[in-house]
Amino acid sequence: MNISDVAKASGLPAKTIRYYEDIGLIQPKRSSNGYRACDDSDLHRLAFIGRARGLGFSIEDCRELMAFYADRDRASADVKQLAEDHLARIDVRLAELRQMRDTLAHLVHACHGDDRPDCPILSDLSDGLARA
Amino acid sequence: MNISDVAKASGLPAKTIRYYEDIGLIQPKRSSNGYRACDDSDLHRLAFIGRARGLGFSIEDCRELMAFYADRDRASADVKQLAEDHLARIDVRLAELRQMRDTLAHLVHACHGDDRPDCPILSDLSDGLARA
DNA sequence: GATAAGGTTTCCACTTACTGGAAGGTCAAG
DNA sequence: CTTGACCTTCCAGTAAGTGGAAACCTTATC
Repeated sequence: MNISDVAKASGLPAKTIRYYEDIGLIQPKRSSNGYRACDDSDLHRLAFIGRARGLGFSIEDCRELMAFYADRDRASADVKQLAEDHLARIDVRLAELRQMRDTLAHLVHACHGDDRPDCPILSDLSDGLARA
Repeated sequence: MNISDVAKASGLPAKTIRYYEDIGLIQPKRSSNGYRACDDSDLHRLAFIGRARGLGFSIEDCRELMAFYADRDRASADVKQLAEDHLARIDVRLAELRQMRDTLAHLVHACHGDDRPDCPILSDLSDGLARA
C-alpha cells in the first residue's frame, strides 16, 4: 500500500504518517522507487496509534502502549497504571475546563451585548472580581 | 516596580512577563540601568491578561479584549461575540474530553490490572472495537 | 576596594504534535 | 510526450511559554 492508501484506511493524514515514521513509531519498507510500502502490520500500528491518540494519549504514551502490546508477557497492571494516570490528567483538565466554562457562561450571560459600551466581561477582567 | 515585584503582584512568572513584552502586550518603560520599570498600568494590563488567560482566552483574544477595553466606545456586543465564540470552543473541547474520559474510564474499569498479560485496554486499541 | 549573593538583561534552544509549502522525482493515461 | 496525480525530502511555522547560559547591576558585608 502506498501512503495515501494507508491514510485512507487508517484515517490519518499522509503527513502525519510520515511524521510518525520520522519519530520512529513505524518503520515501513520502501519500494524500489523510494515510495513507502506499508503492509498490514504498519496499518495496524497506525490504527492503534490513531485510536490511542483519539483517547488523548500522548505520543510517548502511544510508544509505551505499543511496547506493552508487543510484550506479550507484561502485566496488565502496567497498562492499567498508564491509563489511570492519563485518566487522572483528563479529570484535572475537565475540572479546569468546567470552571472556565461556568465563569465564562456567567459573564456572557451578564453582558447585554448591545450597542452600549458598558460590559461586565471587561469589567470582570479588569478588576478581577470573579463572582462565581 | 522591578519585574519580580510585578511577577509577585500579578501572579505571572517573570519569564512570562518578558515574553508578553516581546510580543507587544505590554511596553513598560526602562530605568537608566536597563531594568524594566513597570508602573500600575503595566500591572493592571498583566493582571487583565492573566485573568483572560485563566478563562482560556488565547493570546490573540487577549490582545483583542485589551483593545476593546481601551476603546471606550466599542459596543458590548463585540466583546460578547468574542466571549461567546470562545465559550463555544470550550464546549466542543468539553464534549470531546468527556467522551474520552467515558471511554477511557470504561476500559480502565474493564482491565483487572494484575500480573496476567490479558488486557482489554490494549485489545480495544488493537482491534478498534470501541464498546461505549 | 573586593567579593559574594541575588536580581536583571538578552539570546538561543526546546517543548507538543503536527501542518504547510517548496522543489523535485515517479507513474499511468491519452 | 505531456499532463496530472502521486510520491519524496527538507525547511519553517504554529501556541504559549520554559529552561538555561553569559553577562551586567545592586546591595551588603568584610
